[in-house]
Amino acid sequence: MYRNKNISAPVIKRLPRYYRFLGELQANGVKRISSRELSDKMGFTASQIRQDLNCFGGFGQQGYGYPVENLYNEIGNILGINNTYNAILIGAGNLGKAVAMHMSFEKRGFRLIGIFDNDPAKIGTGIRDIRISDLDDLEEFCTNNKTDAAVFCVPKGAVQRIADRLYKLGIKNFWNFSHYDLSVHYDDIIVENVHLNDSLMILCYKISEANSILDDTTA
Amino acid sequence: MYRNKNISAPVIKRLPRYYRFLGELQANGVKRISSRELSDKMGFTASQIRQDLNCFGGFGQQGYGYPVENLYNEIGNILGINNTYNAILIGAGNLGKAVAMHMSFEKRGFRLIGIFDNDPAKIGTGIRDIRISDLDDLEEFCTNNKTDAAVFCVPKGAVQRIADRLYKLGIKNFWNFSHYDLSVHYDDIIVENVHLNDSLMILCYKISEANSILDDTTA
DNA sequence: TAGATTGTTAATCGATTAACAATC
DNA sequence: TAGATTGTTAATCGATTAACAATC
Repeated sequence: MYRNKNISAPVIKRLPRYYRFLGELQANGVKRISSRELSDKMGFTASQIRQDLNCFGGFGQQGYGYPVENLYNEIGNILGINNTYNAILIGAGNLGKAVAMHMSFEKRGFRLIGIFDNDPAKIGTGIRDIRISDLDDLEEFCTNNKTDAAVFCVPKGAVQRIADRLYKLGIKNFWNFSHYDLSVHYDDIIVENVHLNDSLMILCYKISEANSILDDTTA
Repeated sequence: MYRNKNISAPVIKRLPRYYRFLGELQANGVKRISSRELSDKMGFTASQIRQDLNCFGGFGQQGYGYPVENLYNEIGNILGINNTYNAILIGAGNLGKAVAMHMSFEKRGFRLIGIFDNDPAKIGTGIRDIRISDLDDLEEFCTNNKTDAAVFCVPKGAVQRIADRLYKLGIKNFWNFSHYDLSVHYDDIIVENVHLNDSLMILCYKISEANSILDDTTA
């Protein structure tokens, strides 16, 4: 119903933020909120909030505002968090472990059903209640277990070969923590990247920029 | 020299990607590259690449292209990765541990000089060669050790109080992995957010959207 | 020189903001 | 009803793309 228009990327990126703030409001017992109030809390303009929400239909009511619970649930539906996409994690190193332990996949439309590594010391051990399997068993596992998405927590050099294997298995949705640019190599896949190195460098830039502005002032 | 113009956020976000690709080219012994070739590799338009690079001055040469090594180094300088900003990590849970173990802070303009947690079982143990300190000793540590930035790997509820303490200590640069919106609460701070939950939800949206388009086709 | 490719201006495209009529 | 606030159109702003003169 609300998917008929093509929603632009900037709007989509803001949706989780709306979801987060509305969830908080609901937890605090707030029943309704105006775009103006939400603007104050979130730092988006009221106009943008109204535009954004209207991409998906008229959730609000003139003179009243938006019903918090309803809007919260609707945005959850739009994001698709009521799905249960089966995901596997590739790489049980520090980062992979942290992702497996730390993320509530179930609250975000996913279920983690398998973890793979090629380190014999890790294979057979478990994270949470999930056994770490041999990467060699990837094909067998994915054939026997419907697998919708893969999470990449392996070094850059290992990605391409594994991605090829997954692609052959028909798995084309990726949450990519590696620094390998999947989308450059396949064009009918869905990728969401988490480039931690890039993020840290951007912080470095921002700090350096702020300092250099200060330097200019004193010069 | 190259900081006199105000560089727009979209350009800054692309810089680490340029840096990554140019580093690879250099590693492969490539000496020069045209915006056209870079466009093919990176997926940006050649026009955009020329515009971006020109924000910082004329690195290229007509009829020749861009010298890879020089451009790589220059973008590194622009990003500020030759700095050594002292960073502390707040929170030594799964995510904090992974960030401490996994990230090459030194290659990105930072040095990790301290880790803090309030869990007695963790205090005194170490990650890499860094001792985990009691969160209570934060003020003492930061007074004795110049601290430029803090990495937040603690649950949402714990952030505000710690952020206040850091702010009082004059620490206003944050790499924020928590779901607490720092920038809403302080306006003279620098924050780079890594919202993993948001990222996972966006992947969920993309998958759901792709599926619903398929559904529409069959309907 | 001729060919190639940048630097840079102009044109287009898209996203954000402003304004206001519709309406609860 | 009057006040408030949405839904939505129009205006502005900014980013991307196209084009081409400058120049190596």
